[in-house]
Amino acid sequence: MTALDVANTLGVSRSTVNRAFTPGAFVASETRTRILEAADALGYRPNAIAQALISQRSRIVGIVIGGLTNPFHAILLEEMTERLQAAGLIAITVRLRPDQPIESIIPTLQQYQVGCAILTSLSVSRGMIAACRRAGLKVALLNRVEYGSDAVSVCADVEQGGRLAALHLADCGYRRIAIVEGTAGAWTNEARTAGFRQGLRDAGLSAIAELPGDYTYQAGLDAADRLVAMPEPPDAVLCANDLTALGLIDGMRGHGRHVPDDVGVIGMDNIPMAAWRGYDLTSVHLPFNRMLDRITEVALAMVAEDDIVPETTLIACRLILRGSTRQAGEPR
Amino acid sequence: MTALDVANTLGVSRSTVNRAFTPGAFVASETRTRILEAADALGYRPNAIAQALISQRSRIVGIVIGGLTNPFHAILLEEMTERLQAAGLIAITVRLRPDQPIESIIPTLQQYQVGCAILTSLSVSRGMIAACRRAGLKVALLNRVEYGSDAVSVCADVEQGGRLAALHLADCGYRRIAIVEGTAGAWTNEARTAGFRQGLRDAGLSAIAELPGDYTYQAGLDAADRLVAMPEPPDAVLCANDLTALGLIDGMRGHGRHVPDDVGVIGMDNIPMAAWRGYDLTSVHLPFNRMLDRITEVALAMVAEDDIVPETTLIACRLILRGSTRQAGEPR
DNA sequence: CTGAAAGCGCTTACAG
DNA sequence: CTGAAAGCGCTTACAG
Repeated sequence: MTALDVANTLGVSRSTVNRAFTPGAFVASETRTRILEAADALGYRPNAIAQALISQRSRIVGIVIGGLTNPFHAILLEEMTERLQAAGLIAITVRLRPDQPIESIIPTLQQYQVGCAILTSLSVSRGMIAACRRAGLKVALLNRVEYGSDAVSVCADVEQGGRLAALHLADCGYRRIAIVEGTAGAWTNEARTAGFRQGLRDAGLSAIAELPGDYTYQAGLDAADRLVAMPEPPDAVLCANDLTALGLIDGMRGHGRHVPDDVGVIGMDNIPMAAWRGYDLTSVHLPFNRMLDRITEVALAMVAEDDIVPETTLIACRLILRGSTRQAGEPR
Repeated sequence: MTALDVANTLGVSRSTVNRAFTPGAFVASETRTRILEAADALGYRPNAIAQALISQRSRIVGIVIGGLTNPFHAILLEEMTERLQAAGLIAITVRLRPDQPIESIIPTLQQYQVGCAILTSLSVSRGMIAACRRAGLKVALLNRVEYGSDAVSVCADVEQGGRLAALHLADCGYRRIAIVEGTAGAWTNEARTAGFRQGLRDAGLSAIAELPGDYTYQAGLDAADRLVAMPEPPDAVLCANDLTALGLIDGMRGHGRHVPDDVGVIGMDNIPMAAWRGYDLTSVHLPFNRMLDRITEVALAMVAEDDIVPETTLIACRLILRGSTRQAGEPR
């Protein structure tokens, strides 16, 4: 079923059929209605593949996925897919494993002529943007900033969120505060921990320990072991994300520590599990909807225009108070 | 950068360039090497969009996503994307919300000429396959069977898995066993609960209660409230999936019940959270890798051939023993 | 083994 | 407002 079939059925030219499907094209509105109705009856839909080929403008957006084990990324992907779809774009997904070089997926992205590639935080390492640019791919970063690479970037302001978290612990009366980091080298981790440190400084404190991690549940479990082994263990812990915070809680409980009395815990991302009754984790909520609005605008602009002004959008986070921290203002 | 550019650079015809990229085509192997090298140097990649248009064979597979809040689906999607990619296919994702009719996404699938649409268990309701067929879409079902619809289907044998779970509870000495169901009307739920019932029957038992649910954590929490309110509460519970089992555990603990002594709990899907220390949930592991192998084969066949033999593949599950159930053979 | 020609289903000028 | 023509970058016969 092609435009020509519809044209023949109605005795008009295929040009006219095409115009009926092109918003703003000059067609008699009566003709348009007739065509649209006939097309609908015949089950005709313009072939997006042919449109992409001839117009040299792809409405295909490549989403580089990775780390969907983290519910935060999974939910973000699901919502993003829907937003892009609503904006008339289509998402192709390409998986990039943690240690896989981006060069290995660039050919795929090129072959499908993606109008824009969206890289999400995990498994995006420095230099990837340069590699994409060399390959002629336009890229947008979601939840990641690459300094000095004049890329378009949409992020939650996790540094501000981190500050919020640290200040809250201080408000609750916690004084011996430790930090468990996320994946070393990742922008989000640097921003999150920088926020933690700044917040502690603002409160006249500093971290009594900073442990490495990788954003996993296991990292939290391991951190708990190390923290309780300290001569003077912390009375609160700032975790780079929720998954790690949940592991830390389980680890602390395994050592007989009570949350939030013996130790307060804050995570980041506000994944559904943070609200689970067994954890009730105080967390930093990332501005999901705003991020999605913006990344959709960005994708739309990228597929439509060739010259994109590099721009970084940082959207504020907010703290979600739950039971893994004492009430603010409570005496120690 | 097109095949013609490469051809001109080397002084051959574009036909020859094309042959170099077509496995099994007749080209002097020396010519082929020369072309491939030049193409590489020039950064040429065959345009998949043009290939799809001319060959009338799309290598695009539409994955209908939904319910990525459930880690099981998120991880499955991530792995599936990679497998399809390795098989030379590409995945476009289209979101279908729980109560959205499939008709609303069929046009998108058609416009991108998907060679095959993969529908996953959640948000797939009866009649969807017929709707796809009317629209000329070839569909494969993942983790779902639609009786009487001669569709191709790849599933974990969750009925067998359910039986395993029920038999295990009996082996552990539990006698008053309840069932918490998943989403009513979904094939997976019917199969899972049918397996539970069969297993109980095989052990000479029957469920003392069957509560409705929807595969969420909240459903488990709610079920716990109702179960402890029974005059004689169950000593074990079979949950249609892990998310619900985890909610049930938290709910039971909230009521002061100890797992597994006061109440044994088994889930299904074996999501990462099941192994978390705070839960340590005995669960039924679905055969991830086998399912992915098979669905990839199916997708490959569907994009290549027009006549597909309807076939259902059921792959056995296995039980993962953890701490939410007593040891088998223990006295009551 | 290599090349020239037709054509996939559209969009984009260009005529009328 | 409508139609005819060219062409996107390929694949698929068909010649040589």
